[in-house]
Amino acid sequence: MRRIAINILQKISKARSSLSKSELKVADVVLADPNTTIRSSIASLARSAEVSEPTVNRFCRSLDCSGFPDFKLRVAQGLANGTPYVNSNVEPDDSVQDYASKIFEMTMASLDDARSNLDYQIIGRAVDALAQAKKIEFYGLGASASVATDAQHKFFRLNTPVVAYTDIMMQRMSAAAATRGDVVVAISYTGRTKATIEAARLARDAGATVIGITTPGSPLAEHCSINIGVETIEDTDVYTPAISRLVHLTIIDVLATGVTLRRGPDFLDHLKRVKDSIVETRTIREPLNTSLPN
Amino acid sequence: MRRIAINILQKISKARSSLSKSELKVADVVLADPNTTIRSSIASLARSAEVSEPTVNRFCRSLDCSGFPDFKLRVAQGLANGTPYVNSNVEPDDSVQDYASKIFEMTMASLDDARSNLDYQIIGRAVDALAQAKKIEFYGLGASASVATDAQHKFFRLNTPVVAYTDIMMQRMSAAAATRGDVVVAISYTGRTKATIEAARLARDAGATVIGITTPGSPLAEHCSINIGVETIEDTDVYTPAISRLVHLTIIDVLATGVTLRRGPDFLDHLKRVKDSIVETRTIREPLNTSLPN
DNA sequence: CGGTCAATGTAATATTACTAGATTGTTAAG
DNA sequence: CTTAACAATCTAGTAATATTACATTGACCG
Repeated sequence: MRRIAINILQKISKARSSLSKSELKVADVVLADPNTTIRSSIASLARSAEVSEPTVNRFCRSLDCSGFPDFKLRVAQGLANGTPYVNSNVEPDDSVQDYASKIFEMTMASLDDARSNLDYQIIGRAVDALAQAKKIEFYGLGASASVATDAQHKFFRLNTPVVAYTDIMMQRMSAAAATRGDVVVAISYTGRTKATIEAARLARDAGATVIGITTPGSPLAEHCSINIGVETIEDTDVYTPAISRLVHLTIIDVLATGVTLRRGPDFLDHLKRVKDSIVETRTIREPLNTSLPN
Repeated sequence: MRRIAINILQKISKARSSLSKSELKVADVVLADPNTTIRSSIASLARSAEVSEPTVNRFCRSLDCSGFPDFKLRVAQGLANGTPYVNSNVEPDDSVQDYASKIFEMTMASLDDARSNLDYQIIGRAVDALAQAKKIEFYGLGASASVATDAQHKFFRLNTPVVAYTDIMMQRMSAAAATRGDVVVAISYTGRTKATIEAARLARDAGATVIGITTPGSPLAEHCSINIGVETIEDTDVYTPAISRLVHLTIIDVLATGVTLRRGPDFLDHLKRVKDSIVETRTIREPLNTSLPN
């Protein structure tokens, strides 16, 4: 289990107790409006906090910054994702705005974290396998069931037989019947769901290539030919939702895109036809594949 | 249709053609190593680019920055999300690393965009309705089917009867049979899928509260009692996957969290029981609800 | 060939951040 | 209640950095 990188604003609020009276004034001004802070000079920040300039400077140093400009830079980076939520856990008395922002922020942080820890070589191998598959199957249970369903929907366009199984029996039956050239993608948050592990083992024994999207080092990961590891970020508290499935979905997007690219430019015609086929289900006929927005 | 905020580094590379010879030198130095740029003074950047300081300053101004410090700030923000992908569309000859990073980045950008455009008051009303519902139903077709399924899974823990319907017939039948106090959540990317609109209308006529998660101003939005608007970011190119479903899922997380908070602290016991119930399906028994990681 | 304008550089100035030393406030011993 | 000792904070001066105004260069066109 890993922690995601902490934001300087979180650091400030954690450090609050160890700050002196004047430094606290600075901290509060910064936390109250970081967006203004990053555009002010040390002089104007000192004025807002009603302290002297050197105090502001000392405050920055106490946060391991080399000085005020460095501090501004770090705040700016912490702010990049938009509003700064200092305490990112959802608290019982949060307002709608509070918890909504926190959830969005945690989701973005998880994606960022996953992105920087992905093994692209493994992704490449997974794409290779999927691109050559005779048949693709996605297995997922519980929260991962909807990920599997979504994957089916995405891969459907790729002109390879694809199906998602979200119940144990179908997974086992299909896994046992797999043959060389088939690819099974087993999706699990923990990697410890017995049924999924068992299905992966069966599929592999039957000769299929098994791609895992799960926690590295987990039992499921060990039964896969290729495992796309996604470190689980801890369930820090009761209210914060499990976010890993969004990371899984994004990985599905990456895989589907990878396979599409392998298909080459001629394949775009096929994609266009699939897309056009649903136009009839809409209320107002939309322009067919105009690439320019209006 | 809106565009998501553009990264300054993308802006630089787009502006390259309209830059003068010396400004181009600056642009190249910045793009080559933005991480160094944000920590340098205007003097050292000028030296690296072999131009004079005012040229650097003019370069910054031509990018709508108020000056060099402002420019550094923006680069820092653009960099905060990780690797600076100058062109965020997936291109046919992208490497795995390239398209994977781009997809993650676009996903994060969409979430950020959605977050800053959410109407929290409407979210609050939706949470109110859901918290008081006698029964909750999620409707989704196509790509939104898996969102509906996921929502069912999340709301299941909340002790209110909940179900997801992902086929037209069941949606219609259930919608027609709805009564006052029931809440129907209709999920659609475009808001123009006839079947979903029709189901929403039926449910509303039958007295249910209909919450939409769809494009504002769309036909579906108009048939909803409450619509949580999610602006669609255009499908900029063929290879880039449709990302809106991730935004929808995150909104589901927000709604579920909101309802949980309404239930109050006593409800946590219930959540614990639901969570513990799945322990038996795992290979290795995990510690029951230890909140401290090891 | 000379005038005009855009691009760039030089040098002076303004702004901003940092440092050293002075001052104030706070604590605890006498 | 006083005062030594120390920490916290400020004042004022200095260094670093960015910006401006103006000068120079070079390219283009009559």
